[in-house]
Amino acid sequence: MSKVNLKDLAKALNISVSTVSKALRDSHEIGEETKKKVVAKAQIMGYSPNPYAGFLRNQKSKTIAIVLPELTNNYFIQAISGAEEIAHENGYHILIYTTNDNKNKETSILTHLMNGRVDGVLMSVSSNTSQYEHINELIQAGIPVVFFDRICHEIETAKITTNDFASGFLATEHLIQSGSKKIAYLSISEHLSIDHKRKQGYFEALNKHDITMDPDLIIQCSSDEKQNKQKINKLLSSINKPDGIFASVERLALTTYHVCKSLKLNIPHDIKIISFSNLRTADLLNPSLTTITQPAYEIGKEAATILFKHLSKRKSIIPNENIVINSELIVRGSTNSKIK
Amino acid sequence: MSKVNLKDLAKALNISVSTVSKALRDSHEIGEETKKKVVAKAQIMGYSPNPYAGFLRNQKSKTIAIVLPELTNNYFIQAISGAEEIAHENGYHILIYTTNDNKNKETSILTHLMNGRVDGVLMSVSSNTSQYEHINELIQAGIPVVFFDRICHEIETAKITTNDFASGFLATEHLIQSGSKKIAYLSISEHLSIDHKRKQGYFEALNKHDITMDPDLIIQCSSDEKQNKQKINKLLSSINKPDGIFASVERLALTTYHVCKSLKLNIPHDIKIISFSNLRTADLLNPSLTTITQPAYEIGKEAATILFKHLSKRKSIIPNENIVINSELIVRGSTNSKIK
DNA sequence: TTTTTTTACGATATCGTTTTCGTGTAATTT
DNA sequence: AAATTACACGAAAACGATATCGTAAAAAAA
Repeated sequence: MSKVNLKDLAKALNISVSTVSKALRDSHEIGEETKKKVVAKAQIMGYSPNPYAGFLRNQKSKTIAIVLPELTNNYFIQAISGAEEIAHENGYHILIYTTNDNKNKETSILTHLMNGRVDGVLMSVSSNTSQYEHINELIQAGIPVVFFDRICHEIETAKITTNDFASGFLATEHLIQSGSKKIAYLSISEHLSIDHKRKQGYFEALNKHDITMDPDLIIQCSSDEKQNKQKINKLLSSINKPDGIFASVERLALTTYHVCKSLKLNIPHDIKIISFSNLRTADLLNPSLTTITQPAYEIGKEAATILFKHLSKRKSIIPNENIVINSELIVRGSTNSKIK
Repeated sequence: MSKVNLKDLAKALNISVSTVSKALRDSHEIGEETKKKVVAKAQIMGYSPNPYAGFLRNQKSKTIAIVLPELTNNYFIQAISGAEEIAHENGYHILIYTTNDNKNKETSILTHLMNGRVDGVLMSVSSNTSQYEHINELIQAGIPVVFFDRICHEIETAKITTNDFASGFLATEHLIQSGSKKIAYLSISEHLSIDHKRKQGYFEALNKHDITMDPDLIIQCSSDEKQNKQKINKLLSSINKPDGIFASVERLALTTYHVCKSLKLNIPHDIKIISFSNLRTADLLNPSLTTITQPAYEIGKEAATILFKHLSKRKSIIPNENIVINSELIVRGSTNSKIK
């Protein structure tokens, strides 16, 4: 039932392997009747080409890798879904790798990808990555990389992000207009461009509204949720606690919710919260969470589209390009007491 | 920088390709000094074996596929994460495919996998799949399949599930003990074994507590969320509306929350809700959601472990085996008014 | 010394395709 | 009729790594 190859087909038809191959690829140098015969026989015998033989021959695997810090993240999952749709349309396959936000694992993964296993890579860098030699090596090995979300400015290629600065500004201004005077910023990583931009937007909004920036209100979080919880708990337990929180990522907003619950702080009365988030249940939370929601699905689609466009051109170098797809502010109960 | 192969290495070292190959694989028939030289040179020249050449030769790709109905599903994502961890440990790579709960797409994907692109498959069948010829063909083509969650009894292989019947029973009994008299069951698909078992558990609990089963309270839902919403809305708008809801999957519980919100039904006062769910924010919902939570991560790990165990034995046939990892009932506010 | 065994390596077929290059026959042109 | 062109197909060389042989030289056994 299995493993019928070109040779078997050729033998069954009493013609040569090359003719069979060409017939199946609809080559002009094969007669019409022969093609019909071959295709029919292939159908009957259940022929399916061995992909690896073709990859070896063509040096193209019709496979890309998506490299991400983690999977249990709504944003990334939606982005993968978007990329998967485009990949399927273009006949590409997707390999998934997670770095666990660990630079060593990231480096190890990229090293394994250098040998031609994939034609290209879609990636979001890990948050503790500040040197990019491993990514450059991959690109120099001829594997194009497209960044999305957690991009890497230092590398010349296509990068898909949302309008992080403007969204950070908007989020902060929304808190201010909702009555917050002391606004804390929960940073996910000082190495990440998106974090930096969101924070710059936060600074700019404070500036516009003549609020002095207080360094104690910039909380450096990490991928260690226990530590984050302690830091946020300390922040919200202090006498000078903020009355507004801008979480740079969803995870930190949820931790803040938990801390508020345990400290019996009322959201939004005691403290207002806004967060970058793609949580499907944002409107079902208690209270519902005001979010800056990224078009994650579209971002994934766009990243994949750009990659495939260049792959089809056999251009292994993707020119630098910054593509921005805007996020949306969705006001809900965590910043507005009139909304449940 | 790129594409240095065995031939290049051999030329640089003035020895034969086969010696280089054996030296790198630490064969006993190569002298120690030669090995050192080869390994050193390989390091310097940045040699990395072309994976596809090896795959072609060995007919093993060190790659598996995970085939799922959808990605935007907390259970599946956790299962993938678990499988990914095990895959990484064993040096396997993971291809991801989604069927969109569509049998045609599922068949198409499996057909593409028959040609040896992967060594094995981990899958959860789509909910409208009632014939399994496409899966059998895959297995007969020598590609072992391990099911998890949405399994397929008709096929002889390993299957990882949770204790669906007992959990369905427990969930229903919990609703009864919380005071519900009229309990509706939201079914995700009549074709799925897990749904059937959960429903049987529901029946059994009703039976034990002498509650007559009412067919109008069994709501057949699908992957069409709009229709589901209408059905649930109709159910909860009727005069004879239930005072308890058992959702077989998370998605249906969330839809019920939305409907309750729009109908201004108070949970848990007017109606209690319990659901199979792996939602990270279950305890932050309004009210927090009582769940039957599956050990999804462990289920993914177990499924991958079993698959790799058989792959390493070069046994393409996996004997029938039912592995059950128990779920946990986590009581929260949607069935208990004392919990927020 | 002769024979056997071990050691360390090289030549080569193979995995299943694709593709370049021939080549014989038929069709067309001169 | 001779020369050219088109057509339809086959032979064979890649792609890169692996594994089965075979074989020199060295070591051990006779």
